[in-house]
Amino acid sequence: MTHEYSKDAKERILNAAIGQFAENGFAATSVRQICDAAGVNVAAVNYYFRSKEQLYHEVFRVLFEDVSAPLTAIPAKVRDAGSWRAALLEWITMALKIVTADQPPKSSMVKLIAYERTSPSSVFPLLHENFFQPLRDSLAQLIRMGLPKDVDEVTASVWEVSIASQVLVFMHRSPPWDEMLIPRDATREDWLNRTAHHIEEGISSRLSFQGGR
Amino acid sequence: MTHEYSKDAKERILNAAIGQFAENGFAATSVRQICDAAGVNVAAVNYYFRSKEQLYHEVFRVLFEDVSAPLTAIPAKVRDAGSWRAALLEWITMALKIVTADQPPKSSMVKLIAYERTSPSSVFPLLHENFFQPLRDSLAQLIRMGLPKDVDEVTASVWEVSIASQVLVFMHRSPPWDEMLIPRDATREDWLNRTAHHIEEGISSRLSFQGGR
DNA sequence: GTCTATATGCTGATAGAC
DNA sequence: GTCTATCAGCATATAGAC
Repeated sequence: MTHEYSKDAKERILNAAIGQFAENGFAATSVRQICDAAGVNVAAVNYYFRSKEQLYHEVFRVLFEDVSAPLTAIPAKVRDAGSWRAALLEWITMALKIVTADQPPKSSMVKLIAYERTSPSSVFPLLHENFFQPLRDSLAQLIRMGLPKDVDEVTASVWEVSIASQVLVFMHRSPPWDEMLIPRDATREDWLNRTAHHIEEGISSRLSFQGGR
Repeated sequence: MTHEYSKDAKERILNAAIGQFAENGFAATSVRQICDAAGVNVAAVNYYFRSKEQLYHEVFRVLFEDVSAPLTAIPAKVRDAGSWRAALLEWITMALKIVTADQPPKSSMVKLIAYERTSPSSVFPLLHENFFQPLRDSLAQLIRMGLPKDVDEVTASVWEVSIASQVLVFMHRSPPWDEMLIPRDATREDWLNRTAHHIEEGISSRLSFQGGR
């Protein structure tokens, strides 16, 4: 059935596009390159997605469905000082796992975010709404629980950015970075646990649970 | 004198290239664009620099001369616990100032590093030697002074990356980022001081001076 | 040293045969 | 739906006039 076959072609293009865009960025990826990787004709991208740019948007639309859900669910779990610290550690660990994912499509997603971080394009609003904003909001909620009620916005922001930065640094994972960021003689799992605990201690050594907001 | 005039043209091209590469990255910047901005003929880039890529290399060679010198000089100043904390704060403040520079050519340099961070090119070794390595080495020296003598490499690495990440996050300063990273209602100077102190406290609240290495 | 004109190749996109 | 052939545009780079 031709209908089945075409759906397959569309999906093959989308998957190939995720890989190619992630590897080289939007500008440095050609339509021909994507079509070769997908095993379809050069005209197929424009037939199915109207343009290279719309395909790029579709890539983001697909990749960012529900990616932030596990993080945004965490603040509601906090009941007391103990669960607050556990929630902090859970948030950091989960965020680190997302950012250091080494299996597609998650690993491709992270590379795409890294490209948009240096040169934001027209997909940035989508990225902001589905990734950065939920990530930051959920972190902000957690941090606020350890800050005095009447704390100023600047202080809160400094805390949020400080923690987020320690997670986001691991988005840059091209070969030279992996060696600089993750010690050679550590197993991936051990490294991740120690990093998560280090970040969490940076918070709880200076803040303590003050109650919900 | 023709000699004087040509030297001027070469320098105008170099300055224009710094600005254009910083604004759009290597791939998205055309030779024509650079020549227009420099007010020279399209053939001038190839005449003076052999190729677009060699011009790009020259840009980095010029920009990174001595950029890390002020940071690498800091560890030698440490004598005791008090001067150690002061040195930490000085290192962080200076690194933050470099990274948040808003006047060319320093601000252009930071944008170029950001591009190379997401897609390392053939200039990366130069960048590593003149920027990342000295930055990290000087930070490592300072951190080691607060860690036990027999500390393992992984722990030391986690500390270094943690601090470096809190500085490097501010490299991303396209319009959407400035708003997210630096609170609207803070003056630049106040914000920088508070951020520097926050990062420094993250260290000295958990480590204390153990003596030189 | 500076210019014009041009070579060569790749890009995204489309028209029209099948 | 899928293909080939082709378009117009822009890229880097260079040869050769001045």
